[in-house]
Amino acid sequence: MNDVELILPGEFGAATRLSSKALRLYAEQGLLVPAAIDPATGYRRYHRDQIPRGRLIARLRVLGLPLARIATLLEFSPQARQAELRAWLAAQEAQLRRRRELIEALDGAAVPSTAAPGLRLRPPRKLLCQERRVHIGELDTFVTEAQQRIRARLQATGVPCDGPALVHFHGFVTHDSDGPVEVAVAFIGAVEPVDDLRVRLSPAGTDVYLPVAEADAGFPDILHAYETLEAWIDANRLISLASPVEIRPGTDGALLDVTYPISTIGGS
Amino acid sequence: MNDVELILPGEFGAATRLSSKALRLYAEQGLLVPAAIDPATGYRRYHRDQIPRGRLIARLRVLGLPLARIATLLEFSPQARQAELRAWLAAQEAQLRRRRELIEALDGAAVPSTAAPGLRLRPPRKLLCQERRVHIGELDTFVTEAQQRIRARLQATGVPCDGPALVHFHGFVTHDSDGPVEVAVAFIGAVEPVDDLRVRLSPAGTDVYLPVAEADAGFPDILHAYETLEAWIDANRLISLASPVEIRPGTDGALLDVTYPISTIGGS
DNA sequence: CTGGGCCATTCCCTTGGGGCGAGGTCAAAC
DNA sequence: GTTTGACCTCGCCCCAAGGGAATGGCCCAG
Repeated sequence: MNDVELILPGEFGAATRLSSKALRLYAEQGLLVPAAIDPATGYRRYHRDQIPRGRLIARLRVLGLPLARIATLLEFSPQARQAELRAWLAAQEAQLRRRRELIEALDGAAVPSTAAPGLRLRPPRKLLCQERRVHIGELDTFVTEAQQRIRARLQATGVPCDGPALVHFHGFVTHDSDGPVEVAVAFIGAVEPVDDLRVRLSPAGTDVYLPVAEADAGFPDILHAYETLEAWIDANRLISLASPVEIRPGTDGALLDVTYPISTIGGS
Repeated sequence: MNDVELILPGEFGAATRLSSKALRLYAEQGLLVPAAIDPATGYRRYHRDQIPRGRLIARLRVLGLPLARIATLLEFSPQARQAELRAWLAAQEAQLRRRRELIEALDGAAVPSTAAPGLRLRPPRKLLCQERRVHIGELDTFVTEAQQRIRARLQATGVPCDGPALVHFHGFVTHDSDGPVEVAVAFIGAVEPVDDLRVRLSPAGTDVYLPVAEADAGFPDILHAYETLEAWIDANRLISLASPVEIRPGTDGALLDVTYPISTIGGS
């Protein structure tokens, strides 16, 4: 009576609320392998005992989990699985909070920007830098530690190391996307690169800068500063040449200046 | 100096944080059409004034909005746009709440099911039915109104119409997926179908049923009842032949019975 | 005049299936 | 024995929102 226990995809799908197309996919991915496949006809037959597994997969799919994640979750005990799902849910909630912040910061019309952007010349400099891709959670510690390493290296070389720290955001750093971030300190003299500290030149140019007080420097408030700066650049028909740099400390006692290098030839 | 104002995708992308691939896509979709396209080379040139629009698109994409939605949002005023986004965010939050409920209901081990499932015979009947795809928000009103229409029709035909109402869930009805739902009342005699009310036969068979008290009949608590019933069917090695039916009122004063038609031949 | 940096087009890849068409299987009905 | 209808298979094309690679054109500077 072995055959009695084996059912076709239609019936199995009715019991698990999975389409036969989905079942085929799960079979290919190894998520839910039919108990038997007729070698002559290719008919897939599922064992009745596989129904709970199929049903669980269907529930997890309803949650929006990708199949790869489901595959690992299926190996867990029910308790561990639920714990994982709760953690995943917490991450989803965090993402939603970030989205709310981004929406509120979207058309920052009522932003009392404490200071107006200004233009200033940037001299050519040599920088000692460290670059890494970081998520926003690691950003603060990375900036702090990289700065310490850089200043220590400068000090060890006998070069003054009291200049401001430059944090160069080559890519977007948000909660869900890491970006290459470069921490640098300008110096005068000769320093050999070591380990992951490298030396590069920063050409002369013009920067737009906006001081940001400590109260406005957190995430996502800092986005208002970027928005103000970008709007100002646009309004003055300037071109931002590269990604922004945060300079710590900023002017006039500000915690930092947000700056963009701009082109002075295109705007005239 | 017209050319000075027109920039290539690389520079435009640097200003808006959009890849040139994304820019091409948006141009095709009409979201962000270049100010000029060189007919000889195909080079796309953007006007500097398009940067704010591009930047807005980038921000909305970060939120995860589909391009079609962004296209409509772009037509709105900033205030209306933000209002739309807040509404969208509220919907996201509601979805997350539903997910939390589904996760908590996932391995419902500690469910104090008030009653145990039972088996009963279902006689062959004629049903007057109305079927429609509904989302869960419309479910209650649809069931109420369809029941009223059906009973009114039966009464108009001079046929007793005091039998229980059957709510047949052909597909899953959750917050995010509508499903075909059929409301039916059994009758004896002859009734002509009218409008969207149709007559069909329900064959005899065996049902598994589980009475659900009013306190457990809400969403998502009702899922526990389904889970209990499905687990019981599995444990007894039965086959559920079709989708579940809720019968109102249920047995022993319950608000409703959740029932599944099952096969009596496969399980023996 | 040549190299390097942009730019264009085209094709294939991703996730999780839905939809369609051609054709094979199976069981019951005629 | 045959036909019918339900079910099954496989295979191809489709969705969003691009990423990546290959190939070839454009343009500027040395």
